[in-house]
Amino acid sequence: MDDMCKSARELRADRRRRQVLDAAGACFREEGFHGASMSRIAARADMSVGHIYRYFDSKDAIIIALVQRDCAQVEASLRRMIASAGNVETIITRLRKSIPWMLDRDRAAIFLEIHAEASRNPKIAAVLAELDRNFRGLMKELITRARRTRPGTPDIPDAKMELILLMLHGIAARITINPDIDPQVLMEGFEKVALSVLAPETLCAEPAAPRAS
Amino acid sequence: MDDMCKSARELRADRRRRQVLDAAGACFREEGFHGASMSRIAARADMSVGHIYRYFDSKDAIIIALVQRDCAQVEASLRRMIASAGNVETIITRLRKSIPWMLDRDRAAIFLEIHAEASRNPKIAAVLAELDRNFRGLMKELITRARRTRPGTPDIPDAKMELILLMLHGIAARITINPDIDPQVLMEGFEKVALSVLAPETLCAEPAAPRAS
Amino acid sequence: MDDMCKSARELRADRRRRQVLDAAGACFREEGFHGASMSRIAARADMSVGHIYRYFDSKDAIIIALVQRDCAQVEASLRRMIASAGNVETIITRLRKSIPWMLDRDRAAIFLEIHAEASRNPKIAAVLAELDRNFRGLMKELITRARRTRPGTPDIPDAKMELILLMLHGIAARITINPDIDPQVLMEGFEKVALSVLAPETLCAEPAAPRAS
Amino acid sequence: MDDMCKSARELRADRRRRQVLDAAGACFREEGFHGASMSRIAARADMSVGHIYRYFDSKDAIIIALVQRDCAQVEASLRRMIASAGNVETIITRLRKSIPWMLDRDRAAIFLEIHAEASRNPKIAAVLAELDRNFRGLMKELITRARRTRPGTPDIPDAKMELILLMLHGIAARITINPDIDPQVLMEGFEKVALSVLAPETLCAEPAAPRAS
DNA sequence: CATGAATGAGCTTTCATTCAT
DNA sequence: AATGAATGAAAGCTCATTCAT
Repeated sequence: MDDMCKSARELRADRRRRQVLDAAGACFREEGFHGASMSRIAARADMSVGHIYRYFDSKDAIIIALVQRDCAQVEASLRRMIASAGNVETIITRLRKSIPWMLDRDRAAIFLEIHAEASRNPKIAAVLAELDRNFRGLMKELITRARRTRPGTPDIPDAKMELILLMLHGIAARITINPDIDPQVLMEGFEKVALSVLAPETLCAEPAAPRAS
Repeated sequence: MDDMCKSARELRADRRRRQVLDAAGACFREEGFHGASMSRIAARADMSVGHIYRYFDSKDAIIIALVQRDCAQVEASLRRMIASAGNVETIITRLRKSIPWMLDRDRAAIFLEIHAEASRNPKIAAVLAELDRNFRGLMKELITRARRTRPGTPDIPDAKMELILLMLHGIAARITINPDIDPQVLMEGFEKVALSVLAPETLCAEPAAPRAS
Repeated sequence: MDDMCKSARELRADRRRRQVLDAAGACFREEGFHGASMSRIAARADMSVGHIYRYFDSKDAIIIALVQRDCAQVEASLRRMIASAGNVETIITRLRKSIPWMLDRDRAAIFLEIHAEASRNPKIAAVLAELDRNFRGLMKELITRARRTRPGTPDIPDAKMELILLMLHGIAARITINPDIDPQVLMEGFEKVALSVLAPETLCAEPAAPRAS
Repeated sequence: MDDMCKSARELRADRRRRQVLDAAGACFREEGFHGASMSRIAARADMSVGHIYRYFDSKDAIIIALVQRDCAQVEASLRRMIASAGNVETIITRLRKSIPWMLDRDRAAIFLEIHAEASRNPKIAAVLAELDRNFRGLMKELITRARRTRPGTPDIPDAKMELILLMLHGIAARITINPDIDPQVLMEGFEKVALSVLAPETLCAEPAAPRAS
């Protein structure tokens, strides 16, 4: 967006930062935050150790930046998803698509790593909390929009939104222990919960039947 | 149970092991598996570093023993729960009780730490996988029993059981990010899913209404 | 010898000491002085670690005692050998017998270990030096005796005796590197040197021929 | 030789490696392989502990590199010795020169340490075995050359060559115990054996007389 | 901009030794 | 006489971080 007003030097620096974050991401996935060493990250980023410190103050700063980038990506895709979706059903169908994304074991590993770290590192917890807030905000926005097309749609309390996040995030722990998990069953279960949260009135009218194949 | 036939020395050794595991648990919670150091664990256990190695072969062995102990406790409470429960509804009510247990932030922290570690350490993954198997076994036992009191209760595929685990385990990630989570809403959502998994026929007959208050 | 005036307790203590030294010898052979640990020695001696310290002040004391015992055994067998030997040729034949003894790789290993240690530990060096002195003394005694049966036998300077020790001790290093060493060739070479040292006049008369088979 | 095409960095690294090996050599001599600690080696090399690990993978690797370097030096001097020597007598005279070299107590100490270690560490044993092979190879080369100047010189079996090595290596053990050893006597004895091994026909003709003074 | 040599604190682990029982 | 629980110093090794080039 504001890449336009960036000088060549800044763009180069951005590329460097990306390089580091990519390498760090790969290392963290394989060895965890503490198992990964700066020298291994540097090697993977085709950079010298010392040079990394031009772009990041510390190893911790890399972790935080990585989490921020991941969150930004998730948020962006969420925003896109919602922007193009007209009604609740479409949203749910799309949210369902994030289930296979979460079922990737590498992703699950780093998800767990990040959340474990968040329980100790308040900065990371803050980044994740913001992502949460944004998720809820976007959802509210969606509901407001849906209300215009279908008046009578009720407000959805934050607490109920938790159920959706709960099911998505639970996947990370589950896939780590049981790689033979059945995505289909997961999706159906998720859909039922999502529907009852986002469109409780629909649930009663048409009892979950036709969509869940 | 067989503590009776143990010599005083063995009891003392057991106490020592427990001491180490307790201290390690506390340290791991605060600093993570890799952040915690043997010397800090030793200090917390009121023991010398070297002495810990009389009871555990390595730091890794401590982690594994700790996970095993936790799993054994979970399994025992599960077993008690099921032993005393006559029908599906009671079971679900009791499973619901484990939600507040999981909502403890310290517990959640170590849960995430363990699962993050499991994605790299196959031994830990194996311990957790066994707990999973046991959980499913106990659930099957319950259903069999319920079938006698209410003929026609269908078999529950493992894949569906995943939904219950998913919701319980998801809590660990959620409470870490959002401490203000509403337990009540969580319980209701969990109950709905649990019912639809364990007693699908009930769900249709009486539409989730009276219990979820 | 003076075992007779020892009480039952003293005999028991002697047995204990022997037990420790045997175990220590085995451990040292396999792992070296520094590689062997007191607890492993204790296990091998069917004793508790602490109890070993009733009989030996320290690990170092065990090493020294072991070296002393080995030296005493060597000396005793040397004394026996010489006592029963009438003339120089018989002595040489018997000395030759110690070559296969030295060719045992375990023995060589501990021999090297001891001598390496002696270069740092003066106490061990002293024990070995005494063995040396005794060896030379016994040899002198022999020559004196031989002179009576064959007048004209010259005195053998200490310096020349070194050559015999040199060849015996060199074996330890050689067998360690080349296990395929030919004992026969060794013995012949040794005999030639030994003869030229102990009975130089013989060497000229009968040119090494008949004995070397 | 190929030092010319080395960059300044490589030369610096070489110097560093040498520094470490020199320091390690000194420490090993004084305290033995296992008595010497990395931190003491580092201090002696004017380096930090961690930095040593840039150049050597482990303490064991240092030991091996040190042994290799020593062996290479020995081999080089051997090669030089043989290259410039025309006949067997000259060779023997030169081999004799290595006796005072071996009579250095520090050298003897490390020689024993290395051989003691070799009996447990196959990698070190392999390095020493190679040196042995090279020694024999060079000797064979010499004999072949000598045969041209003096036809009829017979082949020398490896087994006989052992006698020469035996006497040289035996020195290490001897000088450790008896520092007052007489080099002159040693040399004469060595010469006699060497002659009988390398030039048996000479031995008979001129009875060892003129050279051994 | 970029390197990687250099540091030293801190890690897990082992050990000889002591001492209450 | 005998045990082995307990200690704590020191081992080998790795790491995040700095800085001269």
